[in-house]
Amino acid sequence: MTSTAHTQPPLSKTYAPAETEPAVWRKWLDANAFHADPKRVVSGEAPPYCVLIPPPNVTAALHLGHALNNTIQDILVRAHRMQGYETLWMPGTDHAGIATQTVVDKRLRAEGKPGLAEYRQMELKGKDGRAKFVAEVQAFKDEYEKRITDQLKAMGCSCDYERQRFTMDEVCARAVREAFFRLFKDGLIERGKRLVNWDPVTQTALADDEVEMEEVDGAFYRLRYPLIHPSEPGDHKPVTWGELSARGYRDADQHPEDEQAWITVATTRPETYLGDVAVAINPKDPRAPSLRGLLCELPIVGRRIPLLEDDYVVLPVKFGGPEGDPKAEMSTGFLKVTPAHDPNDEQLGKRHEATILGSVLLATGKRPSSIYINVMAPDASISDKHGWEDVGDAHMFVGKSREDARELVVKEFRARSVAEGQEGSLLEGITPHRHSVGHSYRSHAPIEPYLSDQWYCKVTDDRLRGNAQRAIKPSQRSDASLAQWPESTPIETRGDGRMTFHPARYAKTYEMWHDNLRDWCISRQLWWGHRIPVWTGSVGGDEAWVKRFESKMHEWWKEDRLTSKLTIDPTDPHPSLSDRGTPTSGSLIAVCVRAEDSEVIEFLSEYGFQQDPDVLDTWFSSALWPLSTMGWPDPTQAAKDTGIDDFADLMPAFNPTSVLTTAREIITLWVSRMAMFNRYFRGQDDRTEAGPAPFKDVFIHAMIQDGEGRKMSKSLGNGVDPLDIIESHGADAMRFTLCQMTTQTQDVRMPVEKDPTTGKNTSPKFDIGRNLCNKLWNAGRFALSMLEKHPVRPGMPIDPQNLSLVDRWMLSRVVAATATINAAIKQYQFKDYADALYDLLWRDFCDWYLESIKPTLGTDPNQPAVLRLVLDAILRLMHPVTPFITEALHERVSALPMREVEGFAFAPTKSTETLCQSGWPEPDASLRDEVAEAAYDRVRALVTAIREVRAARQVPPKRQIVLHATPELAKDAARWSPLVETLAGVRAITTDAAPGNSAALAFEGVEYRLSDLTDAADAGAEKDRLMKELAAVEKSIGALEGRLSNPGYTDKAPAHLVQQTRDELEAKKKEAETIRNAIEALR
RNA sequence: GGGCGGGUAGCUCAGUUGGCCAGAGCGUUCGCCUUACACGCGAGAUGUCGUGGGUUCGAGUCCCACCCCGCCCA
Repeated sequence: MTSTAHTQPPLSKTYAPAETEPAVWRKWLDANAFHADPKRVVSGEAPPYCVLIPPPNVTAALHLGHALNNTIQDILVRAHRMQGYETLWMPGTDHAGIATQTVVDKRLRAEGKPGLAEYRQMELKGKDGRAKFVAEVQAFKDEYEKRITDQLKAMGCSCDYERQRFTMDEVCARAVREAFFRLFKDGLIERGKRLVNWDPVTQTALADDEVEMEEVDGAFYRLRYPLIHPSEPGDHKPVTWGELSARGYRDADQHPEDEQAWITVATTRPETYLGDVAVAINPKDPRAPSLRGLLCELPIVGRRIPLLEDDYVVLPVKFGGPEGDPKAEMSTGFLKVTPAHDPNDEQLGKRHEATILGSVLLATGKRPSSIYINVMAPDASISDKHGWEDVGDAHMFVGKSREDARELVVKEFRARSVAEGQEGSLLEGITPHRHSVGHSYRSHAPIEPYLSDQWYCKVTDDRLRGNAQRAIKPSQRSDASLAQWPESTPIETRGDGRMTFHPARYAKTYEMWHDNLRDWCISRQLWWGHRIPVWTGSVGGDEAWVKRFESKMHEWWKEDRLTSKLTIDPTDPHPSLSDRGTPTSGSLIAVCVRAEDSEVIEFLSEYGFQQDPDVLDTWFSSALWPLSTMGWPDPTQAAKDTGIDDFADLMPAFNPTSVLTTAREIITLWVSRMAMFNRYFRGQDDRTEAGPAPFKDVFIHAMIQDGEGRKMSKSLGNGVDPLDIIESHGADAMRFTLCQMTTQTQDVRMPVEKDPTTGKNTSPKFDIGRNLCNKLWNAGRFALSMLEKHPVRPGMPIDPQNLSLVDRWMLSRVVAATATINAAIKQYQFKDYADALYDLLWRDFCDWYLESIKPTLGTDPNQPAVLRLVLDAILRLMHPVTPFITEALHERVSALPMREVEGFAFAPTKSTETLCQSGWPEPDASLRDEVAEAAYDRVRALVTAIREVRAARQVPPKRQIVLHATPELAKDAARWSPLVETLAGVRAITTDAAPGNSAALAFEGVEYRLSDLTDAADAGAEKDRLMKELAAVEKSIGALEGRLSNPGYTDKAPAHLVQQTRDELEAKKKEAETIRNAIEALR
C-alpha cells in the first residue's frame, strides 16, 4: 500500500473544479478507461451495455439540451461500467446537410468570402464550384467536430473516443451506399414528380417532419372571377346575371340583368391564382346546378377554366355548412384550384383530371400535358419559365417575389371591374384571418408546395413501416392502432415487440406516426451530403455500342455491382421508375451503383451517364447509425480504413444496443427510421424474419425551458451555454443539477438569469449542484483527515454485529440507498437517483453520521473501517453523476488502509485502476438493519426534541445542558452513549429531579425536563409556546376521535390502520397531558 | 380538430397501487464564524393540491364536466 495520501497536497477548503477536472480527465485517458472491448462480450466474459450518442450537428455548439442528454447517457454508461458490463458509448457527429450548408454559407459571406451563390455561378460555368464549396464545408466541419468533441470531454462524457464516427466518413458512406442500393433493388426507392415541401431560401425539398406549422396573421382575399360561356378559342361570351337568373341561380336578380356575372373565390394566397386550372363548388350547394357547363375567365391572365363539383369544398354556413367552423363562416362556396401550388388542390385536381384537361383543350385547342401550371421559379418568384405558358396580360407579375406578387394582384383586382364599364371591383373584400402556415425548420421561410422531381423511400411498405410498428413491446401497442393495422401485431417468434419506451406514453407518439406515415422524400437539392448513387442516361445509336453496354451491364448486374430501372418515356411529365427491363433506344435508364466502383462509374460516364445532382436527406444516413458505426456492411474494410481492428466483433457484441436517449421530436425524425432500417437490413435475406430493433429501450428526456416556459433559443437570448456553467460551477455541479431536474414530465423549467460579473446567462438552479459538490468535498476532506488521525487497522472482515449502533445504522442506510438508486437507474428515474444521493450524502452521512462519530472514532477500533467503507461506497454511488470530484477524492481514499465488513461487496470489473472502472456497491441485503434504524431514529427524535427546546428557549449553542430522564430512558441513553450528548449538546443525562427553572421536554408522549438552559428562564414565552403546542395536539385529538367515531371507518378500513389510529390517539392524549402539566408547573 | 403533458408553499419540482396532520431544494424568519463545509449549522413560518360535481368510511391520488398553459400531429 503506497502512502500517497501523505505526499499529496492538502485539499482546498472549497471544491475548485477547474483545478480538479483536467487532472482527472488525464487519469481516465491514461487508463484507457472508456475503451470497450467487444471480444469480452463475444466470448461471454461480460454482458454488453451499449449506447449510441445521438450525433449532434457538426456545425453547432452543444447547448444545454445536449448537456442534459449527454449527462443522462453518461450516468447510464458509467453506472453499467461499474456494474461489470462491457460498456460502449459510441460518439459521433452528424453532417446535418441543410443546417451546415446554411451555416457555412453565412460564415463565408460574413468573412467577406464568396458564398454559395458565387459557387453556384462557378459550377454553372463549369469551374467546379460544387467541389470547391464542399471543400470549404469540410474545413469548417473539421474545426467544429473537434469543438464538439472537446465539449463532450469537458462535460466528462465517457465515450469511446477512438471509435468516434461522422455520418459522412468512409465507414458511414459505405453504409449509405449499401442501404440505398438494397432499397433501390428491392423496389423501396423510387423517383417521382410530386408536390413537395419546398424551401425557397435554401432551395431544397424538405420532408414532412422538417416543416413547422406557425400561426400567421393573414387574410382571406375574396376575388371575383367573371363567368363566360364555352366558346371557340378567342371568342368571349360573357354570362349575364339575367341568364343566371333564368337558370335559377340564387340572388342573381339582385344584380343588373345585362351585366356580366361572376363567382367569388376566397383564398389566403391570391398570387397563386395565376396557376388556377379550375374553380370547384360543393355539389350540395344550391347554386351548383345553375352553373353547370359554364366557365370562369381568370382576370388578366385570360385563362378559361372549368367549374368542378367536389364535396371537398366547404359549404358556406348559409347553405348548410357546419356552424362555428371558421372555414364555413369564411367560405364563399367557391374554391380556386391550383394543383401546382397546393397539396389539397392537387388531390382535387387529380380527381377531375379529365374535366380539366378536356376543358383546356376546348378553350385553347391545345391538349395540355398536365393539370399543373407552375407559376414560380425555385426561389418562389413568379416565373413563366417553369411550366406556365398562357401568361396573357399577366406579364406584370413575372419576376416578382411571392409577397410582392400578392400585393400587386390585390392592387390590380381592386383597380379593375368584372367587365368594362361595370360597377364594382374584382376584389370583393379582405377579411383578416389567422391561420397556420408551414415554415422551413431551417430557414424559417414559408414553405412553398412545389412541383419537382424527387426521390422517395417507400417507408409505407410493410417491410419498413410494419417492422417499425411491430418493434415495440406488445403492452405498449394500442387497440386502435392494432385494429387499423392488424398485420402490425407483434409476433414474438419474429423478434418483434422488444423495444420499450420510457416514459411509456411516448410509444403512442411513435405508433401514431407510423399509423399516418407517408412516403419519405429523401432527396435534397444541396451539395453537402451523400450524393445519390444513381447515374442516368440513355443508350442509342450503333448496335455494337448498345450491345457492349447491355452485356457489361448484365455482367455487373449478375455480380450485384449495380442495379437499374427505366423510365420508358423520358418526356413523361410524371417519370417514375419501373422495374428493370430491357433498355431500349430512347428510354432513360437509371443505374444505381452499389459501391464507389470506379470501373462501373467510368464506363457509365463513357456512355454519357451523369450522376444525380441531389444529395440524400441527412436522416437517411442518421437512420443507419446503429449499423454504420459498427462497420456494416463491411467490417473488414472498416477496420482497414480506421485502423481499429475489432470492427468485426462490434455488431455481434453491441447491436441491438441497450438504450437510446433522446428528445421528443426525434421519435419521428430518427427513432422510427433507425428501427425500420436496422430491422430491414439485419433481417434474413428472404425477409421471412426481421432483424432486431436497434435498441431495447428508448428513453425520452424532458425539454429544458426557461423560467417562463419558453424554449431556449438564440433569437430569444435565453439560452444557457454548458461551457459557461462548467466554468462557473464545474461540470459535476451542472450534471447533478440536470440529473436532479430530470423528472418524468415533458418539460422542465430553468429560471435564467444574467450573471452580473460575467454578463453570461446562468441559472440559480446550478447552485444546487455546486453546493452538493462542495458538501461532498468537505465531507471527504474531513473524513480523510480523521482517517489519517485514526487509521484503519487492517484485519479480518468485521462482523457487523460487533459494530456500534451508528455504524450499523449508516451501513443500513447505504444498503437502502443502493437499492433505491439501482431501481431508479433501471427505470430511468433520474431525479430519484439524484435525490437518493442527496439524502444519503447530506442528511444521513454529513448531518448525522459524521456528527455522531466525532467523539468515538479514536476509541472504537471498528469505526474508522466503517467510515472508510461508507465514504468509498458513497463515492462510487455518486460517481456516474459527479465523476470528476468523486474520482479525485477516491484517489485519496483508495490509498488508505482498509478493512472489510462482512457482506459488503463490490461488483467485479476488469480494472480498479480508477474509480470509473471500479466496482459498484453490491451490499448483501442482510446489512439492512431495521432494528438499528429504529433505534437510531429514536436517538434522532430525542435529539431533535431537545434542539427544539434549545432553539425555543434561545439557549446559546455552546451551552451544555442537562437532561432529566426516567430510569428507562437513561438506560437507553447509556446504551446509545454518547450520541445524544454529542448531538444535542447535553452535558449529563441524569435521573435526578430537575431544579425549578427547568424546561419541559416532550418525547414519545412522556414529559422530561431539561435544566441548566439559561441563568433565568423566561416563563411567559415558554407558556405561550406550550399553549400553542397544546392547541395543535388537541386539534389532532379531535380529528382522530372524529375518525374513530365514524362507524364507516372502524368497520371498513383495514384493522391495522384502525389500530394505528387508536394508538396514535392514545399517544396524543398522553402528550396533551404532558403539556398541560408543564403549563401547570409554570404557574 | 386529434393526441400528449402540465396546473401542489413566493420559485423549481416530488407525491408509486386512494390510508398518519401533503413533502424536498431554493427563497424567507430567528439563532449561530460549534476546530469539514457561511457553497455552512440548528430551529421556524408558509399550501381552499386549477374550478365544479361524483364515487368512497376516507380523494392531491379514481370518475365526469369545465377553465388556463405548453408541446406534437392534422
